[in-house]
Amino acid sequence: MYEEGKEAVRLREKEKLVYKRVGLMFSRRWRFGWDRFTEVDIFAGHNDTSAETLSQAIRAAASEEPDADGSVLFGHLQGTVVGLRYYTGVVNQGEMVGLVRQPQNPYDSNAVMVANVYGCQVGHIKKELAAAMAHVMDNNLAKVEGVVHSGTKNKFTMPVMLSFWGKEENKNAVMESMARRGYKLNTGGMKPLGANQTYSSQGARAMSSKKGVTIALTPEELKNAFDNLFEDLMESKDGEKEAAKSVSTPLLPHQKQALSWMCTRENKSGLPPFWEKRGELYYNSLTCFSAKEIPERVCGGILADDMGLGKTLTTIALILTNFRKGKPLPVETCQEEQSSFVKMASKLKGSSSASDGTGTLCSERPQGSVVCVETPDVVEIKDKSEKSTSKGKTKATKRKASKDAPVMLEDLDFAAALSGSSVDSGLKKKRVSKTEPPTLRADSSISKRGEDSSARTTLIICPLSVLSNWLDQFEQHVHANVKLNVYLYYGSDRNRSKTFLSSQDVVITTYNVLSAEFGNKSPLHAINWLRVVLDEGHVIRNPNALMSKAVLELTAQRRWILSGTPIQNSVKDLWMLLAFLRLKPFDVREWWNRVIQRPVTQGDRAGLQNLQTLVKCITLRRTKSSEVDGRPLVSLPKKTVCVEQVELSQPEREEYELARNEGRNTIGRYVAEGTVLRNYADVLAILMRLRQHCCHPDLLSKTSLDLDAPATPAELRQRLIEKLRMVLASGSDEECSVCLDSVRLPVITHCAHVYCRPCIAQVISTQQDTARCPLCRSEIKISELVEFPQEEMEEENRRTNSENWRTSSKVQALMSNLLRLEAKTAALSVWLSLSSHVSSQYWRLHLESMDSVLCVWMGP
DNA sequence: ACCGCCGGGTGCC
DNA sequence: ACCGCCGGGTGCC
Repeated sequence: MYEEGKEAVRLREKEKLVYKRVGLMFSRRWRFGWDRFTEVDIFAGHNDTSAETLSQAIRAAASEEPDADGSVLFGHLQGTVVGLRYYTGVVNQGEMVGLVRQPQNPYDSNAVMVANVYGCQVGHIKKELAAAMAHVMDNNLAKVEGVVHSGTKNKFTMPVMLSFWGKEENKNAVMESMARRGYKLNTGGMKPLGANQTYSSQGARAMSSKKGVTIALTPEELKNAFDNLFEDLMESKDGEKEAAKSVSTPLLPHQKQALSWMCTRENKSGLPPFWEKRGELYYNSLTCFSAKEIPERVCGGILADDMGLGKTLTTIALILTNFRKGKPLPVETCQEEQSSFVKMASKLKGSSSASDGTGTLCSERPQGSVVCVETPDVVEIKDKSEKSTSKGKTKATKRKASKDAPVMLEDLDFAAALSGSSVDSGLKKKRVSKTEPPTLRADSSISKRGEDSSARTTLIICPLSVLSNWLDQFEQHVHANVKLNVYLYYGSDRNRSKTFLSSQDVVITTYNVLSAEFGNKSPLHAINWLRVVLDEGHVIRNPNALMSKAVLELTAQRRWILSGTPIQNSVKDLWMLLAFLRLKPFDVREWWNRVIQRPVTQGDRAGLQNLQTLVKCITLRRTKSSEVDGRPLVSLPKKTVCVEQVELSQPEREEYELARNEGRNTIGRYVAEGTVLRNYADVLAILMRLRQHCCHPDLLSKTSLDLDAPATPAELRQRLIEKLRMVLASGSDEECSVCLDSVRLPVITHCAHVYCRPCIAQVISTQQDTARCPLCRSEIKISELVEFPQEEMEEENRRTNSENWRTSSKVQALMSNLLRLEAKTAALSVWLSLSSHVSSQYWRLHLESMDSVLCVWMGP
């Protein structure tokens, strides 16, 4: 690669030096990606790996920086990039460059590195200027961005137009600091030379950012634009695709469309948004970056359909239909040992607590909401239906296999509940194997394990609350005689073997498990997944959360985000999604901020247009009111509302009257004081309590409603305990906002937010002296966390034990109606069996037809 | 870099 | 000459 001779040796020595310095820098400052930064990479010159590592490092650095929101432009400065000859990074006319401080540079601790969009180093800022910039950058007074307008072909140095952005209050400090070192920022209206016409040009935007060339959107328009960002995508995406035969549920037309779209997104080789081919090069029209290699395309996207449209089913269909090269997952070519539906799954929290957690449920009658049965050996549950719709060959193989395995017939109701179907669906045969399943399939490409072509597994990550739903849906929508290896990666005895996991068809886990594994020899991060699916993907919108980092570090060929609400608050939420999808170059925060977020928040039309284009390319969204070819997407049966008057029983009536008098007195007091309006929230609370009384008296505690401010610490404590009890009992808010799992060891903060004790303790210890509540930013202390008192806990348990459980008139009326309906409609029975899995601790019924939302704590 | 800078060689014209 | 001048070596931070 290099010529022989003195010059070559000298260059090589220099490069080694550079490598050592860069290495030093990375090893000290950045944790991620270091392992891939090897000597080989840097000597490979244009090698992708070094660039990617740099890119990751820049990304890591950028993510530590505060958001670009609210930044104002301080001014411009013409600077010089030097040392071009030592680096491989090249830039185009008008291209954006990144400026990264290198405090560890042994030659100059003020060094400022210049890198292009892909993170390839272009050069350094000349040292005198770097010294001035270092002060500003290190003290976070300003963020400096650069655009190269000319001299891109230069051998040694090139000019760069720098712009300084930061908080208004830092402006003077920055101007003075730069002036002290002899640099005067240009705040005038002179348009820099060579500025691009698009918004992407730093110079052009800088000039027009306040009020100038572009007509900014009004806040109102901006808000509408956000609201419509996803709504405008509903134009029909062409084509329908039939699901593979292994999918037992027929897809609705809109689901076939979604499947078709998803397959296309996974298989097509087109260029990502804003990339175009220019001669031999690929060119990004927003950043002006170009590359020889075809830009890595995004295999995947965001499925943002409204809830209820079948995102889960469509995803299951995708897994079975689009394996490699557009072919279905090879499930029908059975070999002996792997016939039948193999499923390793066990132990959601509820089941383990209900049955003391051992994995040997097969020998006893299952209790609680056990989703699946695990045995140390092998169990078979009989097929739903003896009449096989699949080929005889499959059936025969399957039979043969089942001879070898111990067979166990399970409780009929239980089996039916598992499948989500009604009782009369018959016996189920299930085969669960604890041994490593054979890895070789009929598909020959699997032989080269470790290469891309060997990836076979889809990893599904979801919140705990929908975990069981995925298992149910797999069982429900996949033909019973199809062998599909679905492994639930959850619970303390989960199989962490890489070989085992990567031989599955599907691995399901939770965000919580994923973060827990992250940085801890995580097998999930060591596997090259065929596909990673983030269910309820909007939960990863905070890029600082460990969970988000864990998700970003997964290796996969295809990536999907399922979410009914992809944007929760602002454009900011989108970044995490794009970063997960690896939509270059926006997966690096800086480019996202520069090209999309800041322009959009400043009301720039072109920026918004770019954002819309971006989102449109990767998202499919339909709502229930969407239409396909003039027909509604889904046709639901008409809703019928039946009002049934239910008489309270005598004891219920007495309790109700008690509460009513109490409430009336309180409100009467407010009226007398003339403070009703000021206390209207309390009035509503009283009314709510009365409605709860009507549903079930146990929804309320025996303690009376005391609306005055707590006078003593003891009173505050009692109040908090009461609130904690309400939260736990209501079932509406049992998730811990830190881990997103069901709350374990619940504690309540003085600001009345409920978390798992370990979770919030962790938060407090990392924030040290001034810890703040993740939900409301109030100051919190370990010593002020309030637990549910043990005796009350026992009291609660006693109250909800089956012997002590009391019903209520309304619950009785509801139950009799439900049972009556269940006999009539299969759909309802499905719903019932699903909701029994919704939560391990509480059975929640949300029925609009009742006076208010009725939350019944029924216990296990 | 068709520069600037450094430092060694050199020294009337 | 403790200078000037010349020309080769050299060159990011």
